[in-house]
Amino acid sequence: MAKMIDVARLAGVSVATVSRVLAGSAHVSRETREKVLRAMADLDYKPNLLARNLRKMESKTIVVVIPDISNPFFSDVIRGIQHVAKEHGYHVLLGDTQNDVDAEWDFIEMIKERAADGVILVTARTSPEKIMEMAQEVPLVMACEYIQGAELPMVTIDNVISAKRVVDHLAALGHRRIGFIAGPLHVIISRDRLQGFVLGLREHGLEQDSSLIVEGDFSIPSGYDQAVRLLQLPEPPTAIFASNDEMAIGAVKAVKQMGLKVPQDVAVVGFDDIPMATVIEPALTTICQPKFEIGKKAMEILLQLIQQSNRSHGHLKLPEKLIVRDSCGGRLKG
Amino acid sequence: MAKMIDVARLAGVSVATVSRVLAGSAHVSRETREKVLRAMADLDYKPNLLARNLRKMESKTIVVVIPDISNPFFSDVIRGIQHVAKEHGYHVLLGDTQNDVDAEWDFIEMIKERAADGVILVTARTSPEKIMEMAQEVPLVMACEYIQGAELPMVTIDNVISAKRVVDHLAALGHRRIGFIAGPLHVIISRDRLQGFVLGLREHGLEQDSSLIVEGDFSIPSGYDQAVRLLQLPEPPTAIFASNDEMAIGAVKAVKQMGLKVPQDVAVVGFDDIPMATVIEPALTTICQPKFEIGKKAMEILLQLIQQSNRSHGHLKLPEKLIVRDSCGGRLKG
DNA sequence: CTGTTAGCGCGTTCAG
DNA sequence: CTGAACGCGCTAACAG
Repeated sequence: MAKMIDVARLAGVSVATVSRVLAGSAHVSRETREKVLRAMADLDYKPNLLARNLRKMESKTIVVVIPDISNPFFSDVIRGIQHVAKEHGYHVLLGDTQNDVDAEWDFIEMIKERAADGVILVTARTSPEKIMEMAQEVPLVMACEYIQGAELPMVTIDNVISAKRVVDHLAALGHRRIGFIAGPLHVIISRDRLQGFVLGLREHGLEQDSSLIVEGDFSIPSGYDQAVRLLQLPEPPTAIFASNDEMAIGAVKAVKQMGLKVPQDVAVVGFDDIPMATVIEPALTTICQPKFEIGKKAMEILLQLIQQSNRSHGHLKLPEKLIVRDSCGGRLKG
Repeated sequence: MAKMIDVARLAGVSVATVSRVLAGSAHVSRETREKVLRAMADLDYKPNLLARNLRKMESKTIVVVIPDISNPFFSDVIRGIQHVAKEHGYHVLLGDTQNDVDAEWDFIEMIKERAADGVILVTARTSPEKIMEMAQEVPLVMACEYIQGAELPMVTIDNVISAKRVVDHLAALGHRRIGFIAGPLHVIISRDRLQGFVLGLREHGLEQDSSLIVEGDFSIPSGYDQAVRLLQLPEPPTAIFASNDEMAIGAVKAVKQMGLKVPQDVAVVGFDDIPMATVIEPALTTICQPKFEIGKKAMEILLQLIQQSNRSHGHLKLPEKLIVRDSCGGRLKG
């Protein structure tokens, strides 16, 4: 493996000059540059990034911490991150925590070991205090998840408004008794979606029956189980709003299993718009998060943080979209 | 950020000693070690991996090259890789090519720049010759995909046998006219599956009608389109075997759309066993690749390659499983 | 425009 | 068991 000094010798110049053409510096004559370029080609020279990184004290790598790589929701976010990372010569290290809090922290600490220049958190099981403290010291951006009132850069949608929009839609279709399957309520975005739901009920003058609000864990089975609970109520809802698509899919299964039809007997709405939402029958009406955009934006902000171009960053909320498909049908009769 | 010399000074020892306790060397008195450990804790010392990597001329990072991170098939493979990578202190860099051949090559070249110690190829659009040549020079393992007759480590299932098993199953259910939706035939595993299909037909004395074999591109829409072609045949098949689950899902949609029922009128079988296979109705009968195991095994072999413990590695074939669900029903009547 | 030189922080000889 | 000193390959001052 040829190194810089080999190139320098072959080209009859100093290592500094080789380094300069590598960096694309203007202070090299065309003639010299070509000599060097030829020598590099002859020797099939590739710069040793290990050495460069040490010298520049950067890794040109960022780590994106996600709770579970199997979850299709995250792939688009990662793609967005990757898109701008690549443009700027950064590599993306995968920080799949498998829902392990300690692993999450390990990845964040990689920055202190200089194994990464920055981190994007797409999960945040670690204590908010620790994260906020860490954010003071290293370039850190949160995406999809956020911390209430924190002073660090966060890119999400407005989960309250989004959930409220679903209720608007359902109310417009004539639904007056709507069941809600919340996500785990220790997660802030779950609470936000619940809040948006309640807000919507209130605004449309719909009844607020606490037995219509149940809590799942974002999994298909939990959606199924909680939907069954709702449907077995003495006065079951005519629509079920699940806090994510997986639970909505479980809910659809439950409805069908009980001999009812979606959307004729029970409308179902999800949240997130994962690929499966279009595969299930009927195709799911849901809220589409701009996942790719969130990733892009998060990475752009991280880049600014790394380059110390310290613009003040706070909570950035990107617009979501309500995707109307078949799972809540037309206007309710009667 | 404290460095080694700071720890050394505080502990009243030399940097060499600090380095030794860091490496867990036995040649340090318990007393000294404790002094050093305490100093490290006091200073919140974290070794600078950039420096260590340069010194040891390794990055402790491997890159896994995948064609598209959005494809759910790959997440389990990655999880398997990650599982053993983590055990051995390696980081996993995501090499998402977005189906771009040049990007594939860029990631492989990272090894020459010492930005990665090895590479696992879960895609191989680049020319086989280039890959084989590269494999001579750097630690490289292929997973899921492979190169015919190559001398490099490859971990896959036996696609021929697997496809044949599907035909066995279908034949046992009484199907005699089976349609086959191949993957893109420039990909070797697509050809293998086709070969297994033909093999199965022959073994069971089923008719080989070339109009029953069509080619898709592994996408849902292509599965839909090709299934329509099959079903519009003068003598349509009673079963459709798609070369992956996405195409099978498309096929199921096509069958339903034409007013037919799965599996009563047309049985459908997929390949891969992605999560969606259980969500669609009816749940898909399919071949389950041991994705996690493939990833694990590939990473284990890569580790051996990196550590130069050069055992001879060739094509390793892991056992697949036929998962019988609802999409091909019971024995065909008549 | 080009060359010389000094580290980046660590691991690893070699002495003692 | 411990310390001194060198160098991994490169970039960035500084000098010319």
